[in-house]
Amino acid sequence: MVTEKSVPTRTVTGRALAVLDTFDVKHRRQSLASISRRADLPLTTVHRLVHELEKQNALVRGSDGDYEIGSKIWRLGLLASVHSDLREVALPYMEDVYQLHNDAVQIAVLDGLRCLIVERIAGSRTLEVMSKPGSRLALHATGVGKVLLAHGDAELQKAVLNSLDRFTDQTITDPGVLETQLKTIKVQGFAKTQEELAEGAVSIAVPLRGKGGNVIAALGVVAPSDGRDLGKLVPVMQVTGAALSKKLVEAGLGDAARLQAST
Amino acid sequence: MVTEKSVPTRTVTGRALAVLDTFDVKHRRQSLASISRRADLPLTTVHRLVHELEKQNALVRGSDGDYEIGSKIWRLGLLASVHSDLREVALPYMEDVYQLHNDAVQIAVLDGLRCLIVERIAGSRTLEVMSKPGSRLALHATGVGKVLLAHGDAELQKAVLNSLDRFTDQTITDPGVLETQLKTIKVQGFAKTQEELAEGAVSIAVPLRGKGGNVIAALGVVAPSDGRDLGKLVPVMQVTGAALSKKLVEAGLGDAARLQAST
DNA sequence: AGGAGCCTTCCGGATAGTGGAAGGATAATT
DNA sequence: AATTATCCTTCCACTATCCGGAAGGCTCCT
Repeated sequence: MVTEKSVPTRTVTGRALAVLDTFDVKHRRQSLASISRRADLPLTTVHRLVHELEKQNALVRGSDGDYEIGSKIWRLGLLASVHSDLREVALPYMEDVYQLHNDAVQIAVLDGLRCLIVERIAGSRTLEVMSKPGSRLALHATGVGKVLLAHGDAELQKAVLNSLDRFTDQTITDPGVLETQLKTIKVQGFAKTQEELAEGAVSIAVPLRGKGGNVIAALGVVAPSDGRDLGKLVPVMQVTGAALSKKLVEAGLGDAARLQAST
Repeated sequence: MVTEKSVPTRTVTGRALAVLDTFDVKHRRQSLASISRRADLPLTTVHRLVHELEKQNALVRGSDGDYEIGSKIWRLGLLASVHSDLREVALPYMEDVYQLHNDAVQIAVLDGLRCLIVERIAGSRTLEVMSKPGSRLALHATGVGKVLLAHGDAELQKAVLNSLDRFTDQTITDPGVLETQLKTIKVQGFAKTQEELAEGAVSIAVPLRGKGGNVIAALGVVAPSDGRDLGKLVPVMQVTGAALSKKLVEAGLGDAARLQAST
């Protein structure tokens, strides 16, 4: 099933995860009351859950009373495939691309109706702060997102095409336009965006394939739109993408299921 | 309370975390049955929990049926203080130390009765594979561990002193000897080990202090015991440690509670 | 002093979790 | 081909565990 909002879970585990889910990059530390509001759960319930989580070190409480993600979650996170397989294999290749023009390089996987930035390399003069590792960006307005979407299944495409948020005046919000673009992307083997997520940023992205040729991730560059023709980078990106894909298969990382998130 | 083994939790949240806790670097992917055995929970119970966790993307199931930590946990983990504060601030300093002699450099925090390796830099010719980020090593046999222990509270010291595992024939297993060593460490401001965790490895470590001078982490070098005198590094380490400590306070990371794990 | 936030503890009620038993699906033995 | 050994899944009646309103105690405002 492809749903964005998680239905108000009736299970304890679900509630506990809902509590954790209230934490994001804009809410790294929160008060009990804040968690309660954001998770839409009664204060008392959150109180109980949070304490349990704290006892197990899934959350930590700072001396000011605010809560934060704890070391247990961090430790566990390092074991995820996105981190220890994909990230580690891909980093050297990303470095190579970065060396070319010092453009920001990023790698992303599908995560529900978003694309999840797994890693990125960026110089000091980098424009967008949006794409940190762990960020989840819109599929239809990013290069890596379009690649993933183009190779996604019909159900996913349908879900995304029906809710095309606008970010800039270049953002594609017409389902028809996007759909034909996706077809082209699939045939040509790369995607590009032109200031569709943020003013002044353009990007190129190519697919990364796992076992059996399934697209499991996407590799992209993001550069300032200063007139330079990013199109020249397409061949490089495609070669790099292919080489990296090969390496990923060798590393036994052909399994899209481990990287993606179909919730 | 300072306990190592978690009591067989009676709460659902506890059980769910117990399931997650069966994953470690040696068990990154597991079958349902394996989880059940390692968590010491009935298969049926695990089955239910695991499915719930999978639905929320805390776990992923590969096409071979094995489970693995999912992207949600990874994403949340990046928000932890150990990662986004400590690690990020410390890395440049660690680089500096590494440049000196290409010795492995590591940074660690207290985690229960162990020290948790937060980050390390290591060259290709590095000896020990034991200390990856996320590893938890013994407090009494590592440089960083001794520093943390020396500055730990009485309760912690007592608990550790009562169970000194042996790793090599140099490992200190006599509580009395260790105790006096800890006092010295606290006074002199650095710790060293000589093949106490692994043959052929020596180390030096210094404390990192947060707000109010509390020791919140430790910075260490590990080198092969090839006759070179690591002692010469002590002043450098102390200066680096002090500079980094200052930076940590500036970065608003004075709060030991957020980094440590007092379970 | 009063108000508005927070966080915490308490407790009876019932919901959601429990785990044994049984069935099915492979894969490795004989 | 039959047997044994794994593993995974579904079912269901019981009750342990979670639920969340209410009440009280903080602290920081105005």
